[in-house]
Amino acid sequence: MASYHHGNLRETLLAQARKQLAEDGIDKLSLRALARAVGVSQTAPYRHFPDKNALLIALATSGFAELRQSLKTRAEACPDLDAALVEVGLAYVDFAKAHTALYKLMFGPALTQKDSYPQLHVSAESCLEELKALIQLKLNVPESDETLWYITINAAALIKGHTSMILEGNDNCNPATGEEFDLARALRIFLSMLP
Amino acid sequence: MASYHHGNLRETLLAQARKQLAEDGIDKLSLRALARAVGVSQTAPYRHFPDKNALLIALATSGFAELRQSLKTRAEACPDLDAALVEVGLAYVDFAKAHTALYKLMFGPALTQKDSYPQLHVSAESCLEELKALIQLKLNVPESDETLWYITINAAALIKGHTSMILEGNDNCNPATGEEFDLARALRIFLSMLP
DNA sequence: CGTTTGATGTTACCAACGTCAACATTGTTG
DNA sequence: CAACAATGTTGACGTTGGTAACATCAAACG
Repeated sequence: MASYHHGNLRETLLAQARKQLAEDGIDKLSLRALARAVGVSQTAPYRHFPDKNALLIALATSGFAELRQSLKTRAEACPDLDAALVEVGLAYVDFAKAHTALYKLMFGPALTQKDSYPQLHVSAESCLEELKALIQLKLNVPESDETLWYITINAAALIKGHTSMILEGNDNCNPATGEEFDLARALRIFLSMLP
Repeated sequence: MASYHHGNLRETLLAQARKQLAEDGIDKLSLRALARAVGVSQTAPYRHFPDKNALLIALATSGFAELRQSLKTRAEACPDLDAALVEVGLAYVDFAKAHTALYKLMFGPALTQKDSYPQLHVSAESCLEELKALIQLKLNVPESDETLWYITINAAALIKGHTSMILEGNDNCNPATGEEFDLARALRIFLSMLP
């Protein structure tokens, strides 16, 4: 007994989008396919999102929130600061591997006019803040310290770079053992250099 | 006096594609628009590329060749090894900033079935080889050395990570001075840690 | 309790795109 | 010169993002 009004189409669409994103990649993620899967007319999504990009933005924003939450909880489960810092890097990579399509959406060029969505920027930045907070504790400096941001950026770059190479399948494996290279090891060396 | 046959449509298409990619971004890069700009029918490109993806692959492949060439020449102009290694990082970032859309095409999800184009993989890998060769000279180890590849991967990750953050406009600027963070500085520190 | 109104969903439609099949034109080669 | 392969054109199909006009419902208000 389908009622004319869906009830919470917006959330349903986002959930289905996540599903299709994970299953079939971003190419197959069309508003029409989404509407079809949810059992609603082709143009119904436009009552909840001004255009496709807005839907993707919402998806990415929630992705950043999830990422931040994952970084936070995994860092908090660590016995000490150094372990937490390493763990943040591993959690980041794990997120990218577990939700590859979403990760690429979050950082890739599928989103346009990001500047028009300040909430997206805030969500993204909050992930960096998570890392920055840990490094601040490690360095024991005020938040305005000049090198704090610099070190944060470099740590983030190292993590993001490794993530990129892993996702690109860029032979980031030990040619001898075939194992994926140890980001944890690199991060520990990075930490050992901090004052 | 337009002759029926274009002559070298393939090259013209690629050149025009580069142009439109730089000017209007990848969204506006359609086969039809390309054909229109070149003054040829909509389906003419299919005589030279089996599908759009193949055109993009060719574009990306030439992009990797250019990138490699740039890394090489700029490194060779350096007085010593350390300077060359830093320069490679800067050249990489410069390429990404100068040809942003192309760079995103090369590494982004616009390309599909990369595995079906071994030439693309070779081109991409040759860029890494450029970096690896320098690091090998620096370390003075045989090419099969276990840590050589590890260090190369980490250097590449650092460079790629910085590039990502720059392209994302990720506040990778000194909050005090407003200047972009110094990748060169990070690379010099990286180098100072090598044995 | 009936009406009005705003939110939500539907139908019909448009332009653009990637792609294919069938056909036209050309340069080359036997 | 004739046959052929390469190249370019025409026309069409199905899909997509998006708009406009209309339909339906629920809640606010008299």
